[in-house]
Amino acid sequence: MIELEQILKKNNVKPTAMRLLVLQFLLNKKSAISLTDVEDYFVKSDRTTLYRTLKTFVESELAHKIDDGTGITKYALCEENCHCEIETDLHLHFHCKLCNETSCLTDHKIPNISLPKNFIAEDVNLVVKGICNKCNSN
Amino acid sequence: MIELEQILKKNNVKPTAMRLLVLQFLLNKKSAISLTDVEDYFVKSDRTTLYRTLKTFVESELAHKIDDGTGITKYALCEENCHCEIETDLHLHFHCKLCNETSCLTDHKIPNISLPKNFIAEDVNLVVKGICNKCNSN
DNA sequence: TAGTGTATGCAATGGAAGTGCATTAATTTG
DNA sequence: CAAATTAATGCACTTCCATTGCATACACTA
Repeated sequence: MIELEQILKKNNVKPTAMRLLVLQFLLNKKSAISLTDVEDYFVKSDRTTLYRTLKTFVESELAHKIDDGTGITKYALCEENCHCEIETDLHLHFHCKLCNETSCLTDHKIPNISLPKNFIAEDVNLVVKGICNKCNSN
Repeated sequence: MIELEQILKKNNVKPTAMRLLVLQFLLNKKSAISLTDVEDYFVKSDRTTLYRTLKTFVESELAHKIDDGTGITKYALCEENCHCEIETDLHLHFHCKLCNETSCLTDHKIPNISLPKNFIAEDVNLVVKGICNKCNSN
């Protein structure tokens, strides 16, 4: 529990009850989660609060936003010391068409991308869709 | 004009007036366009018809859908003989934060991606965000 | 020409993201 | 410690886009 507080404080986020709970929830999830996922879990809480909690996490580089192409924004905790830098931190995301889960393949960093002259890259999003290992083995 | 018809017929799409016009519009655009873009251009036409026209184009592999992370679906014509295959056809998309335009970098195919064991890739989406060459030179 | 299938237009729905404002909690300051 | 300021939460509401249902119009075929 105290660890959770440390994580928040380290990123300059005040450890409110709600934030601790959401952080815990995120930590327990292996795959990326949507606002609705969080909402369904914390039935008593207000959607807006959860929305803003996630937003806060993203802004303080505790979590990152994932656009997996489903149209529903997903969130996942960043790795330790992540600053969402293109070269070092960004990894690819995998969306499984069967189980509908989106996961971070943190070991698979975004390959180096060469752009045409005068283009400046500030952010890269790489999503692979298909069938994940779990669904494939069934 | 006749060429437009040929394009449609080649992909088994009946060349209605609306479709010819939308196809023309797409041909003239260098960057990807949204449904709203088309709607704004063809003021007299109904949004649904345009929506379905684009949908038809995508289904018949005449155009591809682009999720550039803005939350607004974009469309762009496929290249000649494109079948949206991962290895050969998929290219990266660039979204400029300044001019807000999304463009196909068709010369930049998606780099080969190695996935963990038992993962099957069926589709890949690679979007780079930043500043495009036009905006960068101003 | 009648009939069938496809395309179009209108209306309405649904889902998600986001905002404004009032209320409550927490923190700072006199 | 109390007052005052700031931040977090909860509720209501708005906006925007994607999508669907159904009725009408058009086009092609027998």
